[in-house]
Amino acid sequence: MTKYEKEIYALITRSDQHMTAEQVYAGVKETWPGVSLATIYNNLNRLCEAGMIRRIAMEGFADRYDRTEKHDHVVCGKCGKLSDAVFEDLTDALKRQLGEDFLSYDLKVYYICPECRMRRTDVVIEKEEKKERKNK
Amino acid sequence: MTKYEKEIYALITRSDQHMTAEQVYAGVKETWPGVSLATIYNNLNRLCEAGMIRRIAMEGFADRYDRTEKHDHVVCGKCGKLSDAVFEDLTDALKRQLGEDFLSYDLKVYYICPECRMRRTDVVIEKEEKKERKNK
DNA sequence: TAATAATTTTAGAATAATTCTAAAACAGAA
DNA sequence: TTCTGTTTTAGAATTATTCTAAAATTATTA
Repeated sequence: MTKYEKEIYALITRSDQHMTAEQVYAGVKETWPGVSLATIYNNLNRLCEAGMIRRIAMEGFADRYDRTEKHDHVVCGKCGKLSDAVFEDLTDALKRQLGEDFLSYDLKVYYICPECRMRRTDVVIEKEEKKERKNK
Repeated sequence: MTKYEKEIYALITRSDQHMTAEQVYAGVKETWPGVSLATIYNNLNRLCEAGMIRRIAMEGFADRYDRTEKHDHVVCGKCGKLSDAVFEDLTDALKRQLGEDFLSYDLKVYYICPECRMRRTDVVIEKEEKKERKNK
């Protein structure tokens, strides 16, 4: 394991955020200010291929990198925020239904996060106000 | 519903492929050769927002668009090929575990597709041969 | 129907994320 | 050492997608 692999792996597994390549870049720069962004991508790709970390693709956002330890995610359909969640393990059920072994599975539950749920009313009100203003 | 919305919606729901924006573009051009790619994106976005179609983000590939009718996916971890699959519905179980309602969920099972499973041996052999050649 | 407003389309520029390239630096083995 | 393979680097290139502002189209109102 190279020094960058070690550092990046540590960063990603330590933090329970889901870091983008840019965030990893920022993190690594604190220790090695001269590191290049291409190196970050190289290492992220190598770690993914080695199965040490896991890439999460999200519609409309840059890819995120996550520890591989089994867990699921909830995603806000409004703001896109991604959070960890642990649901019942589906491995056996899926294996049975698929009729064969598989590598892994990815379960995302889309919901409206608490913050957006709060904000929601405001947004509606704002829209109404806009309409009213126009109708005058 | 505008003519493009109608056409794009039909294209996506009719085909059981998971089309990229480019593929949709190619499809729409058969009927309206003059259509612009920006229009494809505008319409895809509008259809997604309206909940008529569903966007699938895949690591390393352009977004794909799919019908919303409930179904799951299996994804080849080697070649990335995405196919439909229907697993037992998780709505109730997830609702119970989450303790609240949610919008939808997305379940992807990663495996090695039959084609790649076949190819796999070849690849290994190729690699071995390469090594041998080098060692001479 | 004419006038106005709102929505959609368009071409191309702009942006963002990621990969590619080819040279230089580095690490390990013989 | 020397050789070989791997990693890093900077910047160019690529890809997917969004943005922009004007033109075209569609819907609404008077």
